[in-house]
Amino acid sequence: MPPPPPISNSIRRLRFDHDEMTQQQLADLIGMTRQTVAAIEQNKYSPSLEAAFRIAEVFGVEIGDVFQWKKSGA
Amino acid sequence: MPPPPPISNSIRRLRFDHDEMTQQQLADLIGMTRQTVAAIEQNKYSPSLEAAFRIAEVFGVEIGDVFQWKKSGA
DNA sequence: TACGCATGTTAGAAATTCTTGACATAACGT
DNA sequence: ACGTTATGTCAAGAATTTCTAACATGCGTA
Repeated sequence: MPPPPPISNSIRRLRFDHDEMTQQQLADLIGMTRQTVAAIEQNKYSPSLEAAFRIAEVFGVEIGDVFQWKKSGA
Repeated sequence: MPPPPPISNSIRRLRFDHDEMTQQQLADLIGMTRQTVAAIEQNKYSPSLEAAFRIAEVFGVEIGDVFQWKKSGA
């Protein structure tokens, strides 16, 4: 199991705000599997940049509105 | 060799605009190797979301200002 | 109860990103 | 000519993301 990435996300809320879109529906829209959407949503790992672009597009927002990055250093 | 990703970037220009920062300097700032920076800059592959966040932060811009995504569909 | 649906979770394999280490070229200054 | 710096490139492998294929829970409802 890899350590959780230092990136959190707002996918669950965004799905909810978009007519309670299911993980499956989101997965279909971005060409991913339901399991991968679930894993990303729960921060098991962070998506590829391409996947991040597609997700942001589905919700009509910027990548920064979907994913929040906690910068580590000082 | 994987197919080139549908994402282009402005890293070269951003480096130039930031006092002609070298690939090595950028690599050091984001904790990557020079070869990886070169490969990303030339669109050999697109970076991870985490790497994209770090690169954007170095230049003080949004991810969308560094990477441009050509959406495929209709 | 039984069914369907949304979600969580796992294991293994496949695909992609990233590193290390090396060698090559061009440009520059001495 | 020589050394240094910046960049391009390659191969092999490590690390990470994604897929497939299951099985499990809880919820709503007929």
